[in-house]
Amino acid sequence: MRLTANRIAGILRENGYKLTPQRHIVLKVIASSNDLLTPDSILEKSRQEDPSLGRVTVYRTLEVLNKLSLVCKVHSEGRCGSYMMKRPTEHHHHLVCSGCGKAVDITNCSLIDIEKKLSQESGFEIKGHLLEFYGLCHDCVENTPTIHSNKGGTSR
Amino acid sequence: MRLTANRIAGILRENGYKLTPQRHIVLKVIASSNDLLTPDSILEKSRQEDPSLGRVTVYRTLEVLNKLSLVCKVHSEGRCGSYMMKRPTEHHHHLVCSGCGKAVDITNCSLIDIEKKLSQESGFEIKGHLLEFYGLCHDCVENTPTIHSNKGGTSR
DNA sequence: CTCTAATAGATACTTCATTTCAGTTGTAAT
DNA sequence: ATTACAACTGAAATGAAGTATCTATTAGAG
Repeated sequence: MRLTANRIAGILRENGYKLTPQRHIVLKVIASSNDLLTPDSILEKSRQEDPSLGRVTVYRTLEVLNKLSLVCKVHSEGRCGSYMMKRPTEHHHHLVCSGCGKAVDITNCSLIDIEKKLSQESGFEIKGHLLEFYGLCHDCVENTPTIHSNKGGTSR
Repeated sequence: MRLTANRIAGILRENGYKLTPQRHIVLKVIASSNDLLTPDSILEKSRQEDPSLGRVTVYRTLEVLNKLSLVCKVHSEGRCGSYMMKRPTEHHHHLVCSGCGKAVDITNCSLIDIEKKLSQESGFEIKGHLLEFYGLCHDCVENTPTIHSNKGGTSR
C-alpha cells in the first residue's frame, strides 16, 4: 500500500493541520518520487507548480511530516538531511544510490536483537540505530553519473 | 593498542605532512578524548592551549586525518560531521551516547554478508554501509543530561 | 643555516537552515 | 454565507557551519 498525496492530506487534517495549496504541492512532490530528495530539490520541483512557493514552507512542511512519521529522514553519503516518503510502516532501512538518489526499502532488520546484547555489554540504554546501505544502482553503474557528491568517508 | 598523539604525529610526517604546533594541539585534543567531538568543540578545546588557533586549521587537520584514516566521521543523532580517533583498525561501528557523546566501538559487524544478498536482490553495486547505535550511557541515564540536542528522528 | 613547499590565520564568502513579522487564508462555528 | 481566529505564508533578517582566497610565516630537508 502506497501513501498518496491525497491520503496524506487527510492524515494532516485529522491531526489538526491545515491543508494549504502550498502544502499540497510539496506533498505531491515527495509522494510521487521514489528517490531521496533534498529540501532544495523539493523546493525546486514545487516551484515548477508555484514559483512563489517559499523555501521556509518546504522546511515547515517537512517538519510536520516528520513529526507525523510520514517521511523518512536519511543521511546518505556526504549528504545529510534528505527526505523520502515513508513506504513500509514498520521499522526499516534504506539502500540509497549515490548516483541518482534512488532508494530501496529494507524491511528485515535484525539489529534489535543485537541492541539487547550490546545494551548488556555496554551499560547503555540504547534508543535506536541508524543503518543505511549505499552504492550505485544498475542504471548508474552503466552511466557513471556525477550527480550526488561522494566526498569524505563516513564511519565504516 | 591505542593511538597516541605522538604516534599519529609520526604517521603524519611519514606521509609528508608537516607537524606544526597547531596540528599537534588538535591531535592531542582528539586523541585524548573517548567522546565524539564536533569540529566546534575541538576548536574550543584547542584554543584553551592556543587561543589564536584558527577554525580553518581544525577543519584542515580533520581533513588530513580523515584522508589518512586516522579518525572516524560519525553522524550521530541530530549531529552529523562529528569526529573521533579511530581505535580499532578493522571495520567497525559505534554506539554513541546522545547525552555526553561518549562512544563505544563495535567490531563484530555482520552486515557485509547481508550486503551480498542485498546486492543480488536489488541490482545495486553496494559500496558500503553506515551503522550507528545511539542511546544514553549509564551516567547520563542517571543524570538526565541535556547537552547533545536530540530533535528530529532519523531513518529507523 | 638556507631555501622552499606546506601551512597558518584573517577575511570574505557560500550554503543551508531558522527566526521574526506582518499580511493572508483554511476551516470550524455561527 | 459570513465571521473570527488560529494557523499559515513569504520576505527579509539572522545565524550556523563550512569553504575559498590571499599573504605572511614556518617546518624540516639538504
